[in-house]
Amino acid sequence: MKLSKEKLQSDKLSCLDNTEKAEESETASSGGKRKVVKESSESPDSPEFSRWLMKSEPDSRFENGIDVKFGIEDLKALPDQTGCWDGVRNYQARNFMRQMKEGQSAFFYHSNCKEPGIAGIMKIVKEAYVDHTQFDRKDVHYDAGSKPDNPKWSMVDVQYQRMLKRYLPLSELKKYHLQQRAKGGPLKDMALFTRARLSVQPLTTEEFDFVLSLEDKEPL
DNA sequence: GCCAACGTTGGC
DNA sequence: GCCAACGTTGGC
Repeated sequence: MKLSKEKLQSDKLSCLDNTEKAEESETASSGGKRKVVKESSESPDSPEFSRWLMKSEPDSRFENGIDVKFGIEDLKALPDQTGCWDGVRNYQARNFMRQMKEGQSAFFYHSNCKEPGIAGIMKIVKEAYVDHTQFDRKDVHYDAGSKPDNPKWSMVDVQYQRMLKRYLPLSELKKYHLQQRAKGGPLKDMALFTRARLSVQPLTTEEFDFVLSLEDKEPL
């Protein structure tokens, strides 16, 4: 996953988005089937999430000669501390992004680094629209199978809010998760552990608030 | 529509 | 660098 600065300008052009297209969604994870369904994201009674966790890599890593590094400091450094979350190429992650509403909060999670964990908080400032990198042959996340008249991939814009008072390592969150999986507690079903490889995940408000409360506690 | 092979993610 | 977990692909 990566965000990038160059993308911001083109955002303005894409205001006449594809609200219609964003309404259709391929089925989440059903093994390659690409069914196109008329939307209501999932099942009509699927829980509505309002908090999120989004993963990105803070360290340099080269994919096809391109550095995919994008940590919270990189987001903070962008104009208006705002960037687009492009490059998501997983249907479940994409569908969660399509459920995001302006103003909602998301944790910025640092993955694939020395100490993975939650670094800070950001806010959704623009709801899902076409991820233009899917059409860019030069881009790491170019998708030859996606056509401009029926784009497959979406992204949202996010704005930096703040760092957590202290970095919350995955290892610590995991201790709480294991503890609470046994005895009960807000993190017992946290997607970070039950859906380990998903790069955009929903959190219940209970999960979100509990994680947030940890920044005022001593490391476990 | 099943499922084995394959590829990727990402913690360790 | 290894490899487990798991999503995706494609043959049947």
